[in-house]
Amino acid sequence: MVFKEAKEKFISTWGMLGSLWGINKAMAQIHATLFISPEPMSMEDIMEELGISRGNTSMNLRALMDWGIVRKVNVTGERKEFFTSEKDVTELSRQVAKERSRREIQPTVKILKEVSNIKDDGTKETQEFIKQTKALYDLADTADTMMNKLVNQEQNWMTKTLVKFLK
Amino acid sequence: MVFKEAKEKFISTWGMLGSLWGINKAMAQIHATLFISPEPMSMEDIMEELGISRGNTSMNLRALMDWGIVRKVNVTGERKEFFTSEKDVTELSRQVAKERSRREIQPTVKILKEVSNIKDDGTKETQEFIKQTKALYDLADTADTMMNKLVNQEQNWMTKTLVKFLK
DNA sequence: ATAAACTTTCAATATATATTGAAAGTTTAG
DNA sequence: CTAAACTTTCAATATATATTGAAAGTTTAT
Repeated sequence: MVFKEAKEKFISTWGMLGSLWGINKAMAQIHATLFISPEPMSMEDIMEELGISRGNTSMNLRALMDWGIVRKVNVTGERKEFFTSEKDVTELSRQVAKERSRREIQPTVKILKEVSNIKDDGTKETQEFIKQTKALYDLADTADTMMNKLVNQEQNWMTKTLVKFLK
Repeated sequence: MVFKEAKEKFISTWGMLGSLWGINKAMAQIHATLFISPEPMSMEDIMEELGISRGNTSMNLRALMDWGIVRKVNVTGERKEFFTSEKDVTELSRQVAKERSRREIQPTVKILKEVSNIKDDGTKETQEFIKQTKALYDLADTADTMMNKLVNQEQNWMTKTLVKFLK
């Protein structure tokens, strides 16, 4: 496999993967393109590279900036805007984990807490509902807390927790 | 909030969440319904509860069984099939993690490995491509390995790893 | 101030995905 | 064997989501 082929395969794979994770195809492909580009790219560059419209590019670049994984850079002597992506995979995964927690997990946890707090009227339906939604709440809340500790660069948290656990 | 209201909220939230995770709405809602039902349910029961068609119910029940989180049960004296979901949240999350690894992460890891192995022709585009896709490969592969260890009930793995790490 | 260079917005449209429902298929009871 | 009870399949259709492109908006240079 040669560069051009590998690049196309990478970009299209990343695009497919994105849609499995609530990120649309164009957004994921723009990210992939910037991620492997040694230089910042303009909107024109990206449109041309991926064969997508100006509007689409504009909207998805903004979404990527909202996710905190793409930013504008100034290129001296150029009027147009250039874009570059977070290049460090550790930082990238931190950012993605942080945003997913904020956008999806936390709102879910909140609703699970809310619905699991209904009054027990003694029927088996209500009792099962409370039991099961409480269990989900505990799971989601624990998972979210752990993820956030890891994400917030508290590199020692896991070590500390384990020392405590092993004592 | 009362039972009926809480139940609707839970089912619709679970449905929305599902679509963010590559599971369609009906599939997630059927799962939610079974997850909180104290008794196994028939296809009729589910169709009625969620107001969806027979075909939709049939296809999504099969998908849930493929995911290993719903199974058929026999109810004595009944001809039709009844369904029940995995009730234990730990087992549920194990199963989901296992399937996501198999369906999404492993195929991605394979492609990352493949594309990052192209020959270095010395251009800066190729060099950046190799560097970045290799970094993603390492990240994805490590994450997948860790997840699978946790998932395979190797409860001691983390402890062992950490003891080694702390020595 | 204004015109060129560039970016954003959003209604229209295209594309992808989910759902229906009726026909075909399967299983079971008698 | 066969008819009733039940389940699955899949072409047609509906719904949701993404994309376009041109008009409106913004910024910059002079």
